[in-house]
Amino acid sequence: MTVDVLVEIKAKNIDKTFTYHVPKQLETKIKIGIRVLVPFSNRKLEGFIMKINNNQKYDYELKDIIDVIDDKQVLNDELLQLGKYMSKKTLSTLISCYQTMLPTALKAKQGKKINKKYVSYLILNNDTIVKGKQLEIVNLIKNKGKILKKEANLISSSSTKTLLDKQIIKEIKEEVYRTDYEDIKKETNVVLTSDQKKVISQIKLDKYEPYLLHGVTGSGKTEVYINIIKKVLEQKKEAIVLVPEISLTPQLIEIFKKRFGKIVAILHSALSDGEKYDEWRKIVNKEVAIVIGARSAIFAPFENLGVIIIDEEHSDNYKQDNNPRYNTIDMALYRAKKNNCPLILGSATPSIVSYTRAKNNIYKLLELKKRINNNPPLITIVDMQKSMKEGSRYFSQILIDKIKDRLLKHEQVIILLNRRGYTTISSCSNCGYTDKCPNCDIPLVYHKDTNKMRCHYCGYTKNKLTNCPKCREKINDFGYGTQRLEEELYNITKARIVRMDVDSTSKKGAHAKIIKDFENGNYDILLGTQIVSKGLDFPKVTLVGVINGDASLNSPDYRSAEHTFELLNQVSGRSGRSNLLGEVIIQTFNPNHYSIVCASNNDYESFYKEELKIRKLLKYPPYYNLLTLRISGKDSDLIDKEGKKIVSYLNTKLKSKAIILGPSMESLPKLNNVYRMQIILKYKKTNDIIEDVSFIVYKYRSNRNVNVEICFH
DNA sequence: AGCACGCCGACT
DNA sequence: GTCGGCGTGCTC
Repeated sequence: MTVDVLVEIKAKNIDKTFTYHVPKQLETKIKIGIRVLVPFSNRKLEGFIMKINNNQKYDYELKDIIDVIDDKQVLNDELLQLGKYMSKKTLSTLISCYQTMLPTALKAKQGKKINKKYVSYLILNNDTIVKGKQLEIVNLIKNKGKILKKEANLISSSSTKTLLDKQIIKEIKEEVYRTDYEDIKKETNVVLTSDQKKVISQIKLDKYEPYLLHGVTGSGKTEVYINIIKKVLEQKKEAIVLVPEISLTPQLIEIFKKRFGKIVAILHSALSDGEKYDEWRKIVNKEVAIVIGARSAIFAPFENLGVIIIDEEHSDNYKQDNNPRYNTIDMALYRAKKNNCPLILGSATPSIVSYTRAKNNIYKLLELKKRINNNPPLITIVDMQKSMKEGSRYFSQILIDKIKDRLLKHEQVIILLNRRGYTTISSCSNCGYTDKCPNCDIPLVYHKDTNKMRCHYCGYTKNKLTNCPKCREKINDFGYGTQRLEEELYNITKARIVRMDVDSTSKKGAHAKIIKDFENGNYDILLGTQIVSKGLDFPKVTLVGVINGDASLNSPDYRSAEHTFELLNQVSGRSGRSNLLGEVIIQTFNPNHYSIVCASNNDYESFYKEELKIRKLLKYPPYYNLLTLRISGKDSDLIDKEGKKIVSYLNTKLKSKAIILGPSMESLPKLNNVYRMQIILKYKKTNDIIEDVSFIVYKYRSNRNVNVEICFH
């Protein structure tokens, strides 16, 4: 017997199977999709079995497999196929696709051993007569059958040891899940609105069909999901629910645990490798039927999927930003088709591309146009140019008045400023020198809590400069972030403020604690970055203030207007979610920009129409497809030269089929000491360009100084 | 990815 | 003469 093995090295030129001979004593353990240990040149590697062969001849000598690692399949048939699809779709190596699909514990990677967790119990071994503490322990075991070793040690650890030594009792180990939580399921009777009922009735189970559920914030999309999942469970099928990492809040998790109890597995980045492994095993062992998680949960190894739900489908989090750059929606479409089940894409602000697909009947459009409380928030735009003239740098007078009003009424406020840190630029007003990151060449941000300058891309930190290293003049600080705003807000209001951003939520459980504390009314104001904009549900919040509403408009991305509309719409949705009327104040320097005006009218349709005009004019999606080739390397002259070479090659091959732009510096030209340039291709048909683009990637596959990555948008 | 092989420059 | 720089090629 021989097997074809895909080994753990993710270099393009090794991304093929190698054939090994299976020693007789291992033959019974061989299965497709398990990991094996194999000799490879002069080292040992792990790899996946892709194929089993019998009686085949080879014109080279085969090596023997060293060992078999798994007894159960790690990659089932569907995941094996999905990986191949992903590899083709992203032009990444097959092995890197399989690795990203699996939790760390199951990757083919040496030195990454993550073990199952065991708990020790004590049981009775023979009935010898004992006295005192020993008797107490023995009686407890007799009563309960088995007890935790911890329990016995609590009575007396020396007696426990004696009993064990005398073999009167015996220790047994049982496998446990690190993520074993209490069952908090409660029967809840939620009355559905007629809109919700209508949407639910339109979704057909047992049939492949992608749906786009466009429902305004607060329209009760979650309840639609829950009802569909209930139906799926009745059919003894399983459900995957995806949310962006940022909205995978304790609040959302609790809703699902309350409604479904123990059959829910949770997969998110805050879990340890061991915890992720345990959640994965619950799925494989068929102990759960629902997975709720961030993008990689799309790879949950269910075998009888009844529905896939992607909430906030417009979120950029669904595209992985390193290799393999897969789009979760592509993977979901593939799995839904294979499992012959519906895919539900939900959003209050669908991406322009998804909404266009719905208009073209590629997705079936479902709509929830009204809030459940039928009480949309009142949104006001404040022109900060005017406010600045009146002397308000941070908060306009109208926002201050409204905050004070809420404090008096004991209602709560959310303030959004999409920038963290204290001040955002430190530079010399004499010579213009700016304190920048040596690795990334972008301005460092001052953090007052740690009294350090920090790079928001690579994490580099250093002490603050007081004087310019060039001309010795004093360094001044410009711009402001959440830390500074918190101080200002406190000075004005003296309110109880809690700040929520990456800096205040990095410790495990900190995020959940802030949310819980705010929910319990321990704070009046929640101030933070976009982390406060999604998925949160606080009934007492009746005012949302957006400090720099146009911040995302200035980003050099063709989707900046889309992002601005999304953010404003999402955060507005946090206001007035129960029976109290909600208000929103948007402070901006661009009060007439269509993304801000449309957001203030909660008018998606108008925004969509405006945005389409611009996309058409500038030849962006959905009119054209877009891909970027990222050329990166440590030598900036070299990548510039190679970039130009690639462009001239593409021009000779694709002039009539694509618009080729570049090479140009990326918006972050230097990241972690690597220089980055990009070439942009706008094209109509992927088939027209894929061959020539693949050729470029293939050509540079083993170049050590120039790295070429491909990124589809 | 690693690691051996191999071909040129500067040193005890 | 040799030590060691890193370009190239190979891994069942």
